Amino acid sequence: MSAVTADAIARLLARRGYRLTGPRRHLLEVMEGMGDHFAADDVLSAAPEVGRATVFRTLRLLQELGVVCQVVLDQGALAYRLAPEEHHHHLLCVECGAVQDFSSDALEAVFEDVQARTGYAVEAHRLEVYGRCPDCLARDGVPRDGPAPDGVARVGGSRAG
Amino acid sequence: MSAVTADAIARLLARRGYRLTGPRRHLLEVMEGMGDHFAADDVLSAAPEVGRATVFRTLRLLQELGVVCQVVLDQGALAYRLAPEEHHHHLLCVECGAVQDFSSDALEAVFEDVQARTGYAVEAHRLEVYGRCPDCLARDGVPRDGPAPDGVARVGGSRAG
DNA sequence: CCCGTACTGAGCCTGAGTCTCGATTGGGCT
DNA sequence: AGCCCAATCGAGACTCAGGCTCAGTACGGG
Repeated sequence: MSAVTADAIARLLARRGYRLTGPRRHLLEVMEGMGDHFAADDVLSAAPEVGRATVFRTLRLLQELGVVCQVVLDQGALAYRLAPEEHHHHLLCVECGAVQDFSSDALEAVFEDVQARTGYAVEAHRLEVYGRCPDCLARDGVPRDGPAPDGVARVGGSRAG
Repeated sequence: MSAVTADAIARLLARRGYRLTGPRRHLLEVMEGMGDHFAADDVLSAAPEVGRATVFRTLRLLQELGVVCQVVLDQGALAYRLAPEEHHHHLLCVECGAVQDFSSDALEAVFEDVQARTGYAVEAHRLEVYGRCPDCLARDGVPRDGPAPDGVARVGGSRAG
């Protein structure tokens, strides 16, 4: 699951004057042992010997380094995920909660268009796609209109995105 | 700013068996009087005569109806915004915090691609784009490497999205 | 071996949002 | 015009995520 070895992370930290300490190493192991995404709370309870503040601090640090990334769940809650090296987006199954990555070159065109039309200098973005994974589709016998996440744009349609 | 009139909202509510009550009407006015986006807390303090629970309940209800939508700020915090009728995405200025909407047809192609490659049935999505608005760019004299939001993909690059 | 800096954990604090429950009200029906 | 009940309201306690402080610990270079 880990896209970055402990060694690489140690170097990443060192380059910025940080240290790869015991607690940090332990937290990384815990995160690798968790599923495709996890809440801060999951880490907290999976590593009770590490202090609360340390967990949050480490999570934030790893985020800065790009080792973990945030995932916006369908209801707007935040979760984390070990990040692959490359730039990517998230594809979430609204039924079983699975998360997987994907990337897309077509997105660049969208940003260029936006930039041209609005005059904004685009610097970053966040794209989360919600749907049903093949497994859930198979299990359910392909439903045509399941409950869609709230506050999130439906594909065909309406508002908000 | 409001894309939907009070009357239309009343009909929207009625159609689902809800009522357009005094507090709801008041909250809508307050929201229209606020900027391009607002936190739940802003509404709370701008409408002290309305109860806490009612504010949150109303916000949730309006979200269901599509009258307001969620905006994911660069750090992952949630804000709200009166939503235009059509499907849209958000463009946020990381400097002044301005939010504006945009839409893009090119995105559909991205979803089709994802669907074909992963087998997911895409149902919804969420796209937030972060950058600097023309005003801030002009004021700053076009800086080349400002602070970028955390935990969010940079355009050129690295990870997380 | 010493020292400074990075780091840690305990505990307290805040902010966001939820839940409960008795009181209130809107509005269709008569 | 008045009734009646479901929808709604507001106060306040509660939960949960996450941040902050601060005194103590642990590296790593000199």
